[in-house]
Amino acid sequence: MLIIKNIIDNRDSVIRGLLKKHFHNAEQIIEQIINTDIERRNIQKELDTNLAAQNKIAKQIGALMAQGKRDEAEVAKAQTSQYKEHGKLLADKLAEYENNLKELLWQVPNIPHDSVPEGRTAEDNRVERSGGEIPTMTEDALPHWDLAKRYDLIDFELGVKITGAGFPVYKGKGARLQRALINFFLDEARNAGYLEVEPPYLVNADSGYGTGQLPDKEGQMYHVTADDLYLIPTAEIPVTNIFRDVILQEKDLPQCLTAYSACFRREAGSYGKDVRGLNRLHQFNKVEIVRVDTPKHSYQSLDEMVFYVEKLIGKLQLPYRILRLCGGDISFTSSLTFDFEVYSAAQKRWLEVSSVSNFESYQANRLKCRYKTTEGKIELCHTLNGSALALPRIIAALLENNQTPQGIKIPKALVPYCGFEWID
RNA sequence: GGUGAGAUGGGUGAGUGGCUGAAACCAACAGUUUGCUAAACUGUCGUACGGGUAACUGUACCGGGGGUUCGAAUCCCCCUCUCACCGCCA
Repeated sequence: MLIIKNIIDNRDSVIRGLLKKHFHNAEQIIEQIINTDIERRNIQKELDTNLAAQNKIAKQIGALMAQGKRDEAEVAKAQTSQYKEHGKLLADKLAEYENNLKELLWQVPNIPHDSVPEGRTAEDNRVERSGGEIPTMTEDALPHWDLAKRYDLIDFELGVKITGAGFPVYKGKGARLQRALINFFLDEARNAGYLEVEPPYLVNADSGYGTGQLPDKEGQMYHVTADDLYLIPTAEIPVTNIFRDVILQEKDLPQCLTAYSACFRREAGSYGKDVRGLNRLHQFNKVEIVRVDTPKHSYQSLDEMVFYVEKLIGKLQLPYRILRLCGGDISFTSSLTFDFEVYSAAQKRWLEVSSVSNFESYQANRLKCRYKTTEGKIELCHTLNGSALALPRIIAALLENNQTPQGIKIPKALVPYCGFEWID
């Protein structure tokens, strides 16, 4: 969430930022937050004074008792009841205002970075740059779901029997390709300086709030009600929450982590060609990269992550483009996001395979992820993450773009990981 | 799942009602000494929210929540977690 002090100090630019994100009633809710905070401070002042008085009397009683002046102590005791009653009232009121403030702050999304383009929908995202070559396909080029069937790589119907739609079963070279990609991505990340971690796939509510999936996207996560845990929709949650309630040293930043995980998404409300084949699944594999950095350095970190993902896609020889998301399309918690799309030649459409974001201090403020500067001051960190990469759409594009009459050609970089050059 | 023991600052760990926001030690940081390293010595060393230009100062926090009391790390209740043993088990 936003830092209350920043809202007060930069009221107008905050409102402008929220409007760019198409957040309704921006001015109204910011007013409400500022007023609630003023009230909160007044109540706290009054309560602190009240408690200080109580503490003083309690100390006097202790001293009197020690001197054996019981009668005087009794007189002092009688004084306290008025303070206590009023104090209780104030404490309740303070808790109420703090709660109100917290709930208001939770509703407010992150402020977009200045470089985020104006716009409402995905149409308004700006293409930063693109790379790779879009292959020319023959008319009979098959979409990946047909290729998966022809070469017996993925069984969608079997997944339906075992679980339901969106839970495919990978088989043979399909399964091996998947495992190869995971290892390839993890090795690449490690070579780029990311520490590999293997996180839990279920997280508690605190973690969900920490990174902002709760309460905003509650309906998108599978909730294990018996134990009140959530299946992770991305490794971002467990990995970023490593830094919840942590104070790092400035010299230890940036922290760079990578993790493979299965990801689970309910995807309620999706339908049509978007969900065909591997395009949108309830369970899929992803390798994530996460960074925690200083505010001063976080945008350089973001650039490094974008550059890293770009190189990674390049090694797979897939045509791609990088989008700078517009105000209306950027996520609730993000300040600046670059989406990566690869071109899937038989479907003739761009598929999102990565999203790289700087959350600035928005997550860190919820997480209480801070660092001690070399001068000894404590500041909020900036958190960043990106997919590197999400597997299913990569597989879709690999299958479609590399199909030949002889079979599907595996890109060079992957051959050592797969152990085969062709799917035929 | 059962039984028992625990949960205190970066770490170890003292503390059973007022002198404890918290001993001591270790680590860390700064300094003195030193040809260098080491050692020794001195000092600093939790977080949050308030007030104050500042020096400074108020309040809260000893796993979480509630209670008793003028006063709680300390007593009571509930919860969570950790450890040990048993049971079950990849």
